[in-house]
Amino acid sequence: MVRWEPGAAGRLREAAMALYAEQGYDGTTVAQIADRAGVTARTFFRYFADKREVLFAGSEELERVIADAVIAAPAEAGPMEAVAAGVLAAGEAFVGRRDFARQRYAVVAATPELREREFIKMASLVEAFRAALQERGVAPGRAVLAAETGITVFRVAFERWVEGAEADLVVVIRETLGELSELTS
Amino acid sequence: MVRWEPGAAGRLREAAMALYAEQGYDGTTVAQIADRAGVTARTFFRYFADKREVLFAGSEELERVIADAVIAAPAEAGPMEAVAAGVLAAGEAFVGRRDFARQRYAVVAATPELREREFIKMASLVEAFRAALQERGVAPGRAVLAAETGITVFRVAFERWVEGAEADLVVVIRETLGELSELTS
DNA sequence: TTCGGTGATGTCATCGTGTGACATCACTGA
DNA sequence: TCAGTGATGTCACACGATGACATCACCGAA
Repeated sequence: MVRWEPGAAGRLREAAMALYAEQGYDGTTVAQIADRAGVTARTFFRYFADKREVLFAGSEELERVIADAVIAAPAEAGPMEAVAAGVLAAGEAFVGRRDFARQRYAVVAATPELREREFIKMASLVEAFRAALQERGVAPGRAVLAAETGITVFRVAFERWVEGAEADLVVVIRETLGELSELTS
Repeated sequence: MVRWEPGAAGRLREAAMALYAEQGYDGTTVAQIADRAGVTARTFFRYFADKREVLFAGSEELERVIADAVIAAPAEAGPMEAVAAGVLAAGEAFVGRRDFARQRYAVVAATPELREREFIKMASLVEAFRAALQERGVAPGRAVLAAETGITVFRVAFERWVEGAEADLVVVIRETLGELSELTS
């Protein structure tokens, strides 16, 4: 007889998503999430630093994707081309996951506390972006601006993708990049 | 004899800033802030929704400043000129307040929870920006992108100003705007 | 002057979040 | 067989946040 079912982290994630969607974030307690996952509240906090993090754990993966793409961009590419490469690579990570992204987006958008966490995760993406750009030799100040701009494009495109009809995030990102260069020219 | 000293909100703000700087945000309890301000913890929560908000209350003012400037921009100005007008107006609101801005920036930057709140305040600025741009007749999608870009410039410029030698935020904003148009051209 | 209303504050009780300390128990390898 | 390991449970507790109710200086009307 097993003492506990494996995969507690995954069960907690699913339970949290479901409960946040059903009852709202504020209306859900950690104890409820833990119950549904078949563990105690104490165990919840062993896997996730706080009640928000259960929806955001794993976002470091995206940092890696972006950094890799930026570094792998052709040597002759300018800063903005490298940024585009990073943003597009991030977009590719969401292929076939629009339904999931929509559900998650709805939950996050409905709760200021979750939006806050989302923003700080984006700041981590900016940092990964910036470091990768500097590794390419982009000057520090310029790298910050380029990284911030890249993530801004990603956020705008992501929102359009989730709310719009186009199924491919990469397409929306391309449109948004084009629109930005029009806007600032 | 007065039952209580007036200006509780201001005293709470000052006490919080001082304690967060001295002991860190996590190391400070609401009870300590309230004590120093000469009130009870319950009163703290009557003025501020939570322990973070005490550093951020009043940021609606900046929303107004931005919106007014965007709307007041010349009718013939394009979206990006209107954005520039908004960002520059926001910059002017900080004339002569660099020392204060630096201290506050240091406190916020040191604590993830406070950075989260800062980000969501920036999102409010984006929203104010967007609404003002749409009022000028900028198309919705374009307005979102322009507003996001404007606040990105503001954030980057603000950080450079706080960390750098240039005393005038407006100058730094002008530089940053120029750099952005170079970058995306 | 008196008296009822008002508003800022205090007091008390309570719930939820988050964490440290320690106990438990299946599993593993020597 | 047995000591160690790791995931979990149990317990206690501090702090954040909120609702309900009490208090009391002040102000205006009768």
